Amino acid sequence: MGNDSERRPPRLEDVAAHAGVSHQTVSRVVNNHPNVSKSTRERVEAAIAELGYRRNTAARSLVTRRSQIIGVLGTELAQYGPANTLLGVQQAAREAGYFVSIAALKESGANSIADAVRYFTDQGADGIIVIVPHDGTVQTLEGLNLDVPVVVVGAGSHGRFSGAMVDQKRGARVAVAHLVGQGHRRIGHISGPRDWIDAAARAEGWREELAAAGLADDLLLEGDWSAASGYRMGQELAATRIATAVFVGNDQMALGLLRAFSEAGVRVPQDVSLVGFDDQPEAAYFTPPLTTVRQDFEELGRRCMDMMRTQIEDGAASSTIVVDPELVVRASTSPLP
Amino acid sequence: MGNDSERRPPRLEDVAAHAGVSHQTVSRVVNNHPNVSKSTRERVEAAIAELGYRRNTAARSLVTRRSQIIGVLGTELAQYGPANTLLGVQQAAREAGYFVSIAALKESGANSIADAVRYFTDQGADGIIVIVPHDGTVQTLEGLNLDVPVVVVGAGSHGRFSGAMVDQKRGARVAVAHLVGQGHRRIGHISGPRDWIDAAARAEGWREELAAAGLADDLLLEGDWSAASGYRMGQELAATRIATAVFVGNDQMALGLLRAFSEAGVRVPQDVSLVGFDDQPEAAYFTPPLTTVRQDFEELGRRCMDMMRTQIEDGAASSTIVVDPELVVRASTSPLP
DNA sequence: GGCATTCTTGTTAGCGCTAACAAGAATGAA
DNA sequence: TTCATTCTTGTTAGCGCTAACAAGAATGCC
Repeated sequence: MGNDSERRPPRLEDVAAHAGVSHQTVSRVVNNHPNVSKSTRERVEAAIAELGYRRNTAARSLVTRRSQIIGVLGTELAQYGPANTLLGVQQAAREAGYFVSIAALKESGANSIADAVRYFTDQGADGIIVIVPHDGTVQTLEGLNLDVPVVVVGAGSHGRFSGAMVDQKRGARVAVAHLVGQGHRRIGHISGPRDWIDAAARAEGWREELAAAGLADDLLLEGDWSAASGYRMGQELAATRIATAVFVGNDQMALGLLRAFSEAGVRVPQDVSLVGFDDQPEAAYFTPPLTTVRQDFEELGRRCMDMMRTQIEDGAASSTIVVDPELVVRASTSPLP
Repeated sequence: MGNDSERRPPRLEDVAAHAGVSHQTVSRVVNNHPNVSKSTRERVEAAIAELGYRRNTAARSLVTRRSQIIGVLGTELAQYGPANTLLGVQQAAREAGYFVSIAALKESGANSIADAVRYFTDQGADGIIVIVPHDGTVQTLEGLNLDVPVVVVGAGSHGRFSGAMVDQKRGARVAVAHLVGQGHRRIGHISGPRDWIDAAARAEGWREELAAAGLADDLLLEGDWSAASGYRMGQELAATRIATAVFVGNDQMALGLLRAFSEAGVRVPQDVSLVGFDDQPEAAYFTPPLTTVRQDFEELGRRCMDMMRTQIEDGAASSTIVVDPELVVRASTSPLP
C-alpha cells in the first residue's frame, strides 16, 4: 500500500516521514543503536515493515568505508576440496551478514594473483581469502602491500597473514602408520606437485613416519593431483612391483592407480594396499572402496571466515587455525600376509 | 610521489587537481566519454597513473544504481556440474567487468530461495543466475516479483526468465541410440530425482529413443545423483539381471553401479553395458573407463553470463540458449554378443 | 527547587561519484 | 564578418546513508 506513485524503492527519508521522525532516528533503529525509546522504535519498525524498506548497501558502504564483501580467490575452485571450502566460507559469511565475491584463477602466477586481488580491492572488499596453496603464493601476496586482512587457506601462519589448514603432515603420518601397522615395509608415496604446500606436507609426513618405523623412503613419485597422473604413476609402480603399499596424495590419483593396477593385474588390496587423501564422497564407491584420510573442508572454510571476521571487526592480529584430519579405513588396505 | 600525507586513497578530485582540470573531466576520461581532447586525456591519464587512482565502486553504484554484481544462487554448488557452471559465469563476468556474488542453498525450498534472492537484492545485484534445477524453482522465482533479470540454468525459457541448458533429452537419446546400435534390447535407466528438470528430461529422452526402436521402457529406477544411490540401484539390477545395458543419469551413480556390479560378479561391459552422463574428469579412470555424455558446463556458464549481460545492458528480452552434449565412447559399453 | 547528568531526537555535512545543465572555445557556412 | 553549430570543459546538485554535533526532554542528586 502506498507504493503506487513511484517505482523507486523507499529510503530512510520515506520511512521517517511515514513514522513522523527524522531519518537519523530511522537509521538508529536500523542499526540497533541503544538510545531509541521503545515507542519510537516500534513506530519506526512498523513503518519499515509497511513500506518494505531495505537499506541501500552502496550508500552505506560509501559512508562507512565497509562493503561487507569478502573476496575468495582460488585455483581449481571446482575441485572437491576448494569447492567445499568455499561453501563453508559462504555459509559462515552469510550468517554473519557478509557477501562473498569470487575470482577463479586459471593459473597461480604472481600476475594472475595480483589481478584477482586488484579485482577485489576495486570492489572494496573488506577481506580476502586465498585458496592457492602454492609455495610462492604467500610471497606474492606480501609483495602486494594490501591494507585488508588476508587469510590463506592451506598454509600455516605466514607473517602478516592468517592461515587455516588441515594438519596434512599428521594425516599423512596416520595413514602411513596404518600401513606400517599392517606389516607393510615397502610403502611408496604418490605426491602432488612439490610446489604445493599440502603436497610437500603430506610427503614430509610420509617420510617422517617411515623414518620412525625404520623404513626406507625411496619410493616417491610426483603426480599433479589428477586421475590421469595417478594412472601413469600406477603403471610405473605396477611394472616394478616393489611396493606392497602406496600412500597416495589424493583420492583422484588413487582412482587412477586403481585403474592402472586393474589393467596390470595387480590386485588391491591383496597385492598392494592403497590409502588416499581427502575422502571425497565417491571414494567409498571406488573398486575397492578406498581407505583414505578425511578432511572437513566446509569446517575449514567456516573457521576461515570466523578468523576473517574477528580481524575485520575486532582488529585482531593474524593467527593460525589447524583442523585435524581423520583416517577412514575401507577395503583398499589389508594386512600383509 | 605525493602519497605521504594521508592514508586515504586518491579520488577524482585529487586526480583533477593534479592534472589541472575539473573532477568531471577526470570522470569523463575514466568512463571513456568521447568529447575529451587528446591532450587533456593524456594529461589526466598520466595523473591517474601517477596517483594510482582507482574508481570507488560504492560511490559509482550509488549514483548509477548499478552494482556490477551478479548473484549466483545454487544448491550443490560443490558438485562437478554446478561448480563448473559457476566457474564459467565467473570467467565471463570478470572479463566483462562484473563481480560474482554467491549464495549456496542447503535445500531448494521456496523460503530458502526467497532468502537467497533477498540477500542478493539487498546487495544491489544487477542480475541473478539460478542453478537450482528443480521443477518448482521457476514458479517460486515468479512469485518473488523481481525487478532484475534472472537466468535459470538447466531450464528452458520459462515465461519472464531466460534459460540456458544443455540439451539433456538429446544427450539421453544419443546415449540410448549407442546402446541400441550395439544390439541391446533390454536397456534400463537410473534417473536422478524426478523433480529435477534434468533428470526428467534425460528419462524422457531414454523413453523416446526406446520407443523409436520399439523397445520396452519398464526398467526405470530413481536415484538421488549420489554414488551411494547408484550402488543401491546397482544391487537391485544385479539381483534381477534383466537389463543388458543401463543408461545412468550421471557419472557418480554410474560409479556406484560399477561397485555394486563388481561385488555381485556382474562384469562390465561383458555382462552389462553402462553409459553415464556428465563426463567428469574421473570418468575416464573408472574401472572400466566410462562411456558417458559430455556436458560443457563452463561454456554453459559463460553463455549464461553473456545472456545476462545483454539483458542488463541492452534491455534485451529473455531468451533461451541450448548447448549440445556429446557422447564419449569408452570401455564400459560393448556390442551384445 | 536547582543544577548537573543522562537520554532521546534532530540538524548539518559529506562519503565519491555521475547526470544535467551551463558556458566558453573552436569551427564552419553564408 | 556574423551567426549557428559543434566540441570541450566546468559548475551544481544529489544518489542514500552515517558521523558528529546540537539541543531539548527527562532524570537524578543534594
